[in-house]
Amino acid sequence: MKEMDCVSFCRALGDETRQDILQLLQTRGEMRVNDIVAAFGRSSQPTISHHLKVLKQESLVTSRRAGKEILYALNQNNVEECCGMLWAKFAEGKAGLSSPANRLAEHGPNARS
Amino acid sequence: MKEMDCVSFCRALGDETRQDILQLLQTRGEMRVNDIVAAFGRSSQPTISHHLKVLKQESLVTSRRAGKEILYALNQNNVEECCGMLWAKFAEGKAGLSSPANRLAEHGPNARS
DNA sequence: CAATCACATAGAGGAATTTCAATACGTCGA
DNA sequence: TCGACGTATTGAAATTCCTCTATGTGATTG
Repeated sequence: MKEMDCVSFCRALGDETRQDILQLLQTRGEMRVNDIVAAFGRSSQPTISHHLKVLKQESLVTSRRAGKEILYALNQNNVEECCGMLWAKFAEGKAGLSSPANRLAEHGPNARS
Repeated sequence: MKEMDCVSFCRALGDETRQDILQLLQTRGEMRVNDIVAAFGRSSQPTISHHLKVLKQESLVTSRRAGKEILYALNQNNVEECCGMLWAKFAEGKAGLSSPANRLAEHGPNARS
């Protein structure tokens, strides 16, 4: 399961196409490479394949062979763990002012806008 | 307050020196540029200045003039908001399996290891 | 005002990244 | 086994990024 590194995680997310791939896999579930390519239309198959490789190196996606095809899926657990790592690194500075849970409520994902 | 973009936020964090600067500012609070340079020892002053510019463009740090010096500080609110944005984008996929709050408890910042 | 201090900006070299066309590899069906 | 299909890899061009030295800018001091 690859050692986790905030920097390389962010680097992997620092590309629009890769973020779009992750989001696509999140909403559609397991997908074939060609279907991902088709869903974008803007990038060649080798380009998508390269991005998938980067994402896989960070364990953000998984892949399995199914006959001729290879199916990619979001590695939800690891994605969430990495996001949590980021949060832990940069958002738990002023402990005592508010608990992490409180800060999540204030600025986090389920904050009431 | 700059429009927020997951990709450029991650790109800003996709560099070790920049992550180190943020962490330094988090633990030490407001700092002069030269003190940041000194704290690293490994990077030139213009290099640090460049990274600070990148971080400021993403509103991850603030700066104010104090005489000859310029003081940089972590923009805690925005950092947390961006982390929350990331979480919201990639960690709230399978709604229904567990609530966002539950997933935070399972994999999030304050998860028991 | 001149010198100095603290920092920003300009410019350049080199490394890394993104992307594509071409090609190689692995699998299945005939 | 041969051809076709789906995907990975290679190699190269274009762009972006990181870092440095050199220099510019703004503020203080003498």
